[in-house]
Amino acid sequence: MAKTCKHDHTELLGRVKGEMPTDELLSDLADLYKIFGDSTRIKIMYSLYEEEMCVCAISELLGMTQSAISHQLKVLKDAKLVANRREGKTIYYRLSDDHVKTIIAQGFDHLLEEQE
Amino acid sequence: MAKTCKHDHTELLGRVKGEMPTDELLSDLADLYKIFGDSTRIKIMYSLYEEEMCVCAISELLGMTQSAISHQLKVLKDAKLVANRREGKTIYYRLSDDHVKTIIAQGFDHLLEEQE
DNA sequence: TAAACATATGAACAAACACTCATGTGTGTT
DNA sequence: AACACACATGAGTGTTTGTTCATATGTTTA
Repeated sequence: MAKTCKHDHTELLGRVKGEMPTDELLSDLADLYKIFGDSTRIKIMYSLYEEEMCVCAISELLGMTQSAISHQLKVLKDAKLVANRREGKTIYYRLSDDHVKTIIAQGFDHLLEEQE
Repeated sequence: MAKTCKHDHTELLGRVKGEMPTDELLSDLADLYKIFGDSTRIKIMYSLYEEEMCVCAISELLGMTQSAISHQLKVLKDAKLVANRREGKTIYYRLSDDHVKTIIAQGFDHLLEEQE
């Protein structure tokens, strides 16, 4: 995109560009947060905060179809935010990482502090 | 949604429900992360990480139209993630909160740790 | 006051996305 | 082997969303 104003930003842009991570890393970051940016997925992750659960338990807890939950679990698993194990016919999901908890907690901090 | 399986989850669901925040709070959390879930907005926030910038500087830095940047700045401002001040014809934006930095940093931690 | 400049904003459009429905896969039971 | 159960998955659909284009708003300068 060409310049859209008459300002001279060369100095500023040089400085800021030096500090910026690559486009790819910033896109990966956006993709990560995109996954947290859906209430169904947030609820699923929060459900697994303390203990593992099977798919039907999650769908019963959230009042949503098993299919909808499975689709979202796939998204979460592809992003390696949850992991699962099979026990007979049942598949149990769990958070794959303590980072997930940290990220959720961080978001809550921001929300709660804002309310004052 | 009715039960979709034959398991008895009453005990588990009772426990987990007790720990879950309200739907509204979880939706707010998702909405917050949704804003971080776009690479343009992430880049804007990262641009403002160290110092304030005017709209045209951001659009030049990111190689995007002024209009696109302005639209995203509005989203960020509505969410109170950035603030601005006017100086003549120019409007300077800045991060409104150190939480933004913390959240971005947290995400990077997760990404970088994952790569090993 | 008219023109130039920096930014904001509404409408339109294409792409991304979350859910539903139907069906497929893998496991245990009879 | 046939069936039931728990879950996964592909296609289809309505909604959300990010960008563009045209234009409006607010500020400075001539």
